[in-house]
Order: sequence, then C-alpha cells, then structure tokens
Amino acid sequence: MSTIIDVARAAGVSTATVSRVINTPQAVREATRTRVLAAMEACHYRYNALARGFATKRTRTIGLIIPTITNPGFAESTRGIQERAAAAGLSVLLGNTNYDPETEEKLIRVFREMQVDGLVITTTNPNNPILKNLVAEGFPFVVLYSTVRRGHMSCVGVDNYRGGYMATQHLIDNGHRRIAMIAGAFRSSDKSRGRWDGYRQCLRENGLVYDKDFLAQTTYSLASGREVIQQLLRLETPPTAVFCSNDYLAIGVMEGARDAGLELPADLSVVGFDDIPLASYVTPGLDTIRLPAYEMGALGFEALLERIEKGGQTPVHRMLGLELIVRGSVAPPRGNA
Amino acid sequence: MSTIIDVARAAGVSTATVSRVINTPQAVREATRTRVLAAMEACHYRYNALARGFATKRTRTIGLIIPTITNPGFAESTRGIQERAAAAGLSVLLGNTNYDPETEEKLIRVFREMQVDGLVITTTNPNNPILKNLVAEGFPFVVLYSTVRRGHMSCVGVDNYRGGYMATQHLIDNGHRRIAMIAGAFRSSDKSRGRWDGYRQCLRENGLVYDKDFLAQTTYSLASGREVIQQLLRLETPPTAVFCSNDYLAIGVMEGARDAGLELPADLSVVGFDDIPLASYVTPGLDTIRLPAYEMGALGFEALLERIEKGGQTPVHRMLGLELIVRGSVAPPRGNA
DNA sequence: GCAAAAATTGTAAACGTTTACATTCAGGGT
DNA sequence: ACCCTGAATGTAAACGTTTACAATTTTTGC
Repeated sequence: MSTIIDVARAAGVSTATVSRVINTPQAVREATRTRVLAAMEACHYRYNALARGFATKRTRTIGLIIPTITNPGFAESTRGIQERAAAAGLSVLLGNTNYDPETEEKLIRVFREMQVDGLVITTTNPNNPILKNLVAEGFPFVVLYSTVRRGHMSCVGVDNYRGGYMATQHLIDNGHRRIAMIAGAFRSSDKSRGRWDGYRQCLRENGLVYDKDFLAQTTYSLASGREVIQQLLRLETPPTAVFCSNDYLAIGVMEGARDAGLELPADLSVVGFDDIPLASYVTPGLDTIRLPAYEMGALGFEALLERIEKGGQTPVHRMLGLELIVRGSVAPPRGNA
Repeated sequence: MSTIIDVARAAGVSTATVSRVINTPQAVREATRTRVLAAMEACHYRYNALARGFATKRTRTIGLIIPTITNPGFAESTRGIQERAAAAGLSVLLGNTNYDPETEEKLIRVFREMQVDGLVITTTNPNNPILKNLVAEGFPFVVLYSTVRRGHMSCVGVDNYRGGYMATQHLIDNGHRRIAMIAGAFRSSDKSRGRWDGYRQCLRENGLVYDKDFLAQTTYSLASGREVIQQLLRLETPPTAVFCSNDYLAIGVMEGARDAGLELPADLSVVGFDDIPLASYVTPGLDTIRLPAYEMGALGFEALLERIEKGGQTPVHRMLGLELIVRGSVAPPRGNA
C-alpha cells in the first residue's frame, strides 16, 4: 500500500504538503493541491487513520458499553449515539457486558488500550471505583440510564427512583395493596435498585407494608419473568399486582400468569418499564414507564463530544422525563370493583 | 502516560524485553518477568494497542456494517458476531447504513482507513463493484444475509429466493390466487429482490399470473406496511393475501387491514419474513419465514476469522436453512372454505 | 522596483510498539 | 578450564502520519 511519502515523491512536494492537502486543503495553493490529488489517484493512495491516531493521539473513535444489544431499548440508545457520532465524523466501538461487571471492566480496559477518545457506558454500578478512576484521570466518559446526582461524573439518564414510584402509585391508585416487584439483580443493575427504592418509598407513603417475600431479583429476560411469577403466585397470600423493572420481565409475567390459569388483567395487574415496541402488541397492552432511549443516547453522545472537543471538566447531569403509558394491563383487584 | 520505554528504564531492561513480557511471557526468565511486571505497576503503565496496530498492521478490530441496529434480526446477528469476536479477542466497530448504498460505501472506506482486519457486511447490493474491488485486493470480508453462488466473495446467508417461494406456496396451499407482495426497495435490498424472484416463480409454477399492480416496493417499516396495504385494498380486485419481505411490514399490513375494517385472517392472509419476537405476540400470530440471525452472525464471524488468521483465499459459501412458521395469520380466502 | 508582510512549502523529530538480527549468558559435557 | 548449545536479552530500524519551526516564494504598499 502506498503512503504519503510515495504521494509526496510522485507530486514533487514534501510529506507535510500532502498532509495539508488532506487536512487543511485551503492552506495549500490550488495548483499544488490538484497536483497532489492527482498523485494520490495515481498511487491508489489510501489514508491511514491509524497512523494519524498514533501521531495525534486522537482516534475519532468512541467506545459504547451496553448490557445487551438485543434489548430494543439499548438498541435505540445505540442508534441515537451511532447517528450523532456518524454526523460528527466519529466511529463507535461496540461492547456488550451481558450485565456482568467483570466484562464491563474488561471492556473499559480494552477500549482505553485502543485509545478511544471517550466512552459511553451503561454501567452495572455507577459507584464502581473504576469509574472514579476515570474521573480522576480526566478521561472523558458519560454514563447512561443511571443518574448520579452528586459527583464529577457526567450522566444522562432517567430518575429510576421516580419511575419506580410512578409505577407503584399507578397500581395503588387502582386499588392494589399486595404489590410485588420483580427486578433485575441489584448487583448487576443499579437502575433496578433505584426503581426498587421508589417502589418501597411509594408503598410506605401510602401506608402499605413492604413485604420482602414480594421482591424477586432475577435476570432480565422473558423466561425468568415467566418462572418467577409462578413462585410468587404460590405464596400464601399472593400479590394482586406486579411491577417489573423491565418490559421483557413484565411480558414474561403475563405469560406465566396465563399458564397458571389467571385471567388478565382481572386476576393480576402488571406494570413494566422501558416501553419497548412489543409492549403495545401483547394482550392486554402493557402499562409501562416509557424511557426515552433514543434521546438518551443522542444527548449522551452530545455531552461526551462536548467533553472531548472542548475539554471541559464540568460534569453534565441530565435527567430525562419518564412517562406512564396506560394500555390495559392494570385493573382493580377482584372484589374491589 | 508512561510508555514501554519508561518501564524498560525502570526495570533496567530493554524495550524488547518489556514487549516480550507482554506478548510472549514464556520467552523471558521468571526473575526478569516479575521485575518488569513490578515496573509496569510502578509506572501505571497502560498498553497502547494503537501503537501495536501501527507496528504490526493488525488491529484486532473488525468492522460490522448493517442497515439498522433497530431491527431485532440485525441485533441478533450483531450479538452473534460480537460474542464470537470477544471470545477471539477482537473488537467490533459498528456502522449503520439505513439501507443507503452511499452510506455503505462510506462506511467501508472509513473502516478500511481505520485499518480494520476485516469486514462483515450486510450489503444493499452484492454486485456492488466496491465489493469486487475488495476481493481483488484480497481484503478479508464476508457478506451476510445474501448468498452469491458464484464468485470469490465469501458469504453466509440464506436462500432468499427459496424463502420467497416457500412463503408464496404456503399461501397458494391455502387456496389463495390473488397474492400481493410488499417488498423493501430493490435498489437498497437485494434480499428483497431475491424473495420477489421466488414469489414470481412460485406463482408461475402454480399457473397463476403475475400482476405487477400486486407488487409494492417501499421502506422497511411498520408505518409503510400500514400505508401500502390501504392502497392495495383500493384496487378493483384486491388481493386476498400478502407476502411481506419483512415482519415489520407484515405487522404494519395487519394493522392497516384492521383499520380498513377487515377481519384477520379471514379477509386477508399475511406472511412475513424474519421471525422477530414480535411475530408471535400479534393477534393472530404471524406466519413467517424464520431466519437464523444469531447463527448467521456467529458463522459469518468464524468464516471471517478463518480468512484473517489463515489468510486463506478460498471463499466460503454457506447457506443456512429457512423454516416456515405457522401461527394463524393465514387462512383460506372467503368463499373458499 | 524594493522592502516588508503574508502565504506557501519544506525539514525533521516525534508518536509507542514490534521484530530481525546480534550479542550475551547459563550450564552441560568433555 | 574450555567449548558448545540453546536460552535470554539487547540494538536499532521500521511502521505512516502530524506539526513546530525554518526557509522560501508570492503579494502588497509605496
């Protein structure tokens, strides 16, 4: 493959001039420019962005770390980031953690070794010391989905606490008093934990007791929702409603409840979280908390870009709005009209 | 940031030895190795993969080009690639084309400038001369979803022609004779075109005439399915069945048909393509052609890795099986019992 | 025409690693 | 003690750009 040196020789100029033709064409005289361009053509020259990155210490690449690309919510965020990044001329390196903290740490390391200019991270735990280190080193990154109120970490997220509260209140408003929650494992999802805090607080403020048998932590999947609900229904006094910290869990719960012979929503009310496309297609339609995933990705990227370009140190704390979507999976409990 | 040179100095060895500790630890004596490791620790050394890539001309990175991460099928393929790549110690650079050929070309160029070791491409057009060039240059890449039978291009795909044929035959078997097809635009999706060929051939072999009013080309989205079906229903003799080259289109068609007052599947039968999760949740369940997306990604990556590592030149042509999934969106036309 | 200013181009070092080749070292056999 | 062998380590060039600075050319104002 030919290099800038070959081109320079062919055009009878220095490598510096060729470099200028590539990067700041207006800084070189028209005549030389066309001569260089012609030489490039003749040499079948292809620019080596790696060498540039090496010389400038800027790769125009960012790393994106998410739990799984298979969840439509993360796919939407990814699209948001990807589109804005492409518009800004940056490339995106994708990594999936499968909600595993160790994979997350490994990805952070690998991406930094690859000299990415910044990171967008959907973390399992915003208090991870690794993130503190990144802050301390002044490395540009933004955390998505979570919102840390204090501290020097930038984040663009939603108020998970408030989302949990809204969902629970919705069930209480419909007359429920025995409300279970199925959450992603707290150790691998602080979002899940935030939603749980909201759930508990809402119960308390409405004078309901929090029953720890009514909390299940599990993995984020349809199958585990299906499974866990069966267990909850076997309790002595089973719940009349369930709040799930993710729509897949919620839809799994609906299926599991039907398998157990329940009629929905009369026998069991369900609220989810995310508002994935599927939520409006199940029967009954799933009541859920809509999370602006695309927007979060887009704004997250913009915040990161700002940090990268301007080098600013002031952290961004952006909290996006949540919305309760009502479709029909919640009804008053039996005998409560 | 400290470099290999600082570490070498701190440990009292040469840079070559430090490099060996990193890459071939068994080639350096235990005592020196621990000394070097300690020096790395002391210097807070972080490996620079970019510099390695520059020196070795291997970045351990591949580029992945897909139309959109938002379609669950592509998300699954992406997961397949991503997982295998991570296991092999490679990173994945993600690019979305939105079915735009120019964006595709641009991504290919950008990724090559970044010196990726190879590409996995879901192309809008496998006959694109750009791909021929890649082959001519001996650059490793594999094409997903499409299957080109002849030629030196590696591909791991499905037989789109056969898929189209299967779907159409399914409708004919149910007694339909007026079968429309809604396809993605041919210019931006050769897959769509292959499915159409199968559709036409199947009609012909069953003695049915191909009516060109019954073909609609549009964009791959729920909304356009919804829209296009309304037009088809306004024809003098509207179709009794529709084959859509993608599940989103098919689900849009179901919605649109309902909006027009039709009862499904009695008034209109629908077959889709892909088998996304949504397909089993709509009512009635969508009959569709299942496409093994995850497997395709995984196998595609393996084929690429083989090419990269072994440097083999013999192209891989892998054709994965398709399966007709019957759920209830197809019924005999009215008055045909 | 001329000097000064501005625009253009050239020179060469720097970026952090790998690696072919050369050199040194350790230890076994005599 | 010496030679030999193989293992361990060192030397230094190479990878393809960018960029500070210097040198040269062109333009401007008079």
